[in-house]
Amino acid sequence: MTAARQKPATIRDVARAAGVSVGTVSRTVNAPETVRAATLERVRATIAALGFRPDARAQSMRRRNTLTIGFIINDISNPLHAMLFKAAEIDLRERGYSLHLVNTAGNAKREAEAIETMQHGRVDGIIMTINNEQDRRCLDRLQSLRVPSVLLDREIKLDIDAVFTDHAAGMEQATDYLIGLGHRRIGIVTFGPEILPGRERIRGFEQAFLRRGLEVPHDLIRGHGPGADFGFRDASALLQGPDPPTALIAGGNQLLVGALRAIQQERLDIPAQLSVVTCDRTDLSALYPGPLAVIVRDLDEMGRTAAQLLLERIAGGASMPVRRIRLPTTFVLGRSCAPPRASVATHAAELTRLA
Amino acid sequence: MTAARQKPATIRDVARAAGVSVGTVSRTVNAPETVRAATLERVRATIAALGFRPDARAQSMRRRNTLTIGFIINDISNPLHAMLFKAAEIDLRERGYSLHLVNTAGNAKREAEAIETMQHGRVDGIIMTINNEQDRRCLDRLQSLRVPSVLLDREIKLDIDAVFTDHAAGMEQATDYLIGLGHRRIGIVTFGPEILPGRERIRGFEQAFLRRGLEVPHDLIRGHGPGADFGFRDASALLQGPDPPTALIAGGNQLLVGALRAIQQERLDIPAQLSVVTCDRTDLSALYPGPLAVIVRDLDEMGRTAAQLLLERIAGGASMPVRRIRLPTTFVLGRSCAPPRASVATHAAELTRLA
DNA sequence: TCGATTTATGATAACGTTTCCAAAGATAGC
DNA sequence: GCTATCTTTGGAAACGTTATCATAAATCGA
Repeated sequence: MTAARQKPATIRDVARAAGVSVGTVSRTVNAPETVRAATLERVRATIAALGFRPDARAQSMRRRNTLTIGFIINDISNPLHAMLFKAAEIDLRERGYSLHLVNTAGNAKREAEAIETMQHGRVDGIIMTINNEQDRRCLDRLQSLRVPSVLLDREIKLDIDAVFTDHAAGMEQATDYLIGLGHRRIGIVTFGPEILPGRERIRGFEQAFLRRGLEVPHDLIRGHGPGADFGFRDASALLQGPDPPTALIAGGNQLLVGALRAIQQERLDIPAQLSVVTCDRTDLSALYPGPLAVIVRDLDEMGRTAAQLLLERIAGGASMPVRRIRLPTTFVLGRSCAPPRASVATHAAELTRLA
Repeated sequence: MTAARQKPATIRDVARAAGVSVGTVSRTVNAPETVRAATLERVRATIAALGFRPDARAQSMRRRNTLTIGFIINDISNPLHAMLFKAAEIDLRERGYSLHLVNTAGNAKREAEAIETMQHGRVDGIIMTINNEQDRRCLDRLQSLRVPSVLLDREIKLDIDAVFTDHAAGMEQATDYLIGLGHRRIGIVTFGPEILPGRERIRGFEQAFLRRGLEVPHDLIRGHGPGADFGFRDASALLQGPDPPTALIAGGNQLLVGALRAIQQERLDIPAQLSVVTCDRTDLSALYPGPLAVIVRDLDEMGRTAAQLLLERIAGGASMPVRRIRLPTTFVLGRSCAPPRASVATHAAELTRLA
């Protein structure tokens, strides 16, 4: 850093030094089989000597691509989101792409800006999770999208490829399991209905009750944004309510953090006093206070699928039909679920009454 | 996606449609004060009508910059790393930059490749955490760096700006606290000595003993890479040893995950049977089994500082002196530390013997 | 060895901007 | 109304590549 950085050699410098035309240098790099062996060697030597590497800007300009993919995400410090990024990156790098990452913090303005900036010669495609599906700015940008794109876990009434999780089915399975254990007062804290995972999880939750002909405990459904604070507030409210739940589902890994804080505060023992189910594996769900029951999705596959869809779209062009891929979940039992005490009590009471 | 995307309007299209020269359109966008009001209005209307936006590639090529910063990191799904990214991104975006993210997984080849690819017209600067300081490929690339760069938490014998944490001081403080509680058998699992945080943490750990004139428990120091598995293996080994530690320091947040798994397996109660100190706040350290004592660093400040250094370097050029900024840590007491049982027992035994 | 073919190379025009310079237009002073 | 000055514009040359096309060189068959 003390020495002044000399400016990089251009293709013209190489051509001059090797005594060939720029075209030959270009071919040496991009189509060596069309260059005579002797020339090839000489030019390659010169390239090495001058430390020449083609300028990416000039290349993209001429080739009309950028070898860059935009990745727009809500919160990269959420390890689940990061997993998606990593999975997509591996596949995309293999094909020569680098990734541009924008962290929007769920902010509609930033989302709109990110889409906007990426439009004009910055990326060849976009993988994104848009949190403000109904925000005009975002929608407008999406509508006039000039770049192949894939939506992650979002469903927008526009012709955009998407890959998402079958949150509803996963949630229904978990809820049904709790019902099977005897729980009726089951609470859920999850995202708001304005984003797909929130909507779907609540739908799956309700479905489980309906299919069994039971009444849905509407008073125990809380759907406000992601974030640990929502989790804490909503879980606290539920646990302190007049008729508190005997089981709690945290539909979101940050919500789990808040929910566990609330459970800790109420000094409830898992699973003796409260059964807990969570979505997505995290360090916390694996360890506290022992593995929790969890609705697992394969984020690696999701990231890879998104990359795949995008690559196909880039290759196939706009005329290809829109694809929407739905990935399944698995329910993994931990040590956080048990039959409800209350139900045992009630059951005993009923028996007594009958006797 | 059903309709074919029409190709974007160029500055020439706008010029033709507005009946002016391309120069005037360019000035309308970049230096409106030099354009007559009437012309300005007409050109702006045309720009809006055609949906023109300058092509980023052509701009960068002409302006000789990219408004892009490269961010090379070990593991973006580590929330601490992600925090650095987010902090840096906020400051950089304000100045018009977007970020290119490469996740290297600590792989030397990928690190070298990432640095290499970013060299030629892809980014205006790089913020990076290089894990293979001594790998020739990486060093070579770093040595011939053509782009302003800042190292995060790494110290390389090259003239590169850097910002790092005073890991040694933080660790010394925490270790000293445990010693003060009466612990002598203190174990530590952290990174290897080949990366700065590993070296420094071990140094601080030893320092704490030395300053008190105590012998360093060398047999309880474990420094192998990051990653939960190392944490589990090393912590297990320590806890199952012939003379196990009464306190354990996890020097790395992923190491903590593994260490806690080991502690859970040994059925040790925190802090009754084992005191625990960890580095960096995470969801896990905050909740399990109650807040853990933690050596905290301000990652937000670190990310911001890196961005600041980089911006100054980009503006100031290579002739500016190299800066190395060291940030302090804070030790936050949780509920995971207590005097050692053994020491009480030993103490009692000694008293008995004396009597 | 000579034309017919194939292969390798050079010259040049893009790609879409910005920026310089000169020319044209507007404005002001008298 | 005319020159001198200041603004506003147009034209054209970069920026560093790739790709097309024509030409030059090498190869081949007879």
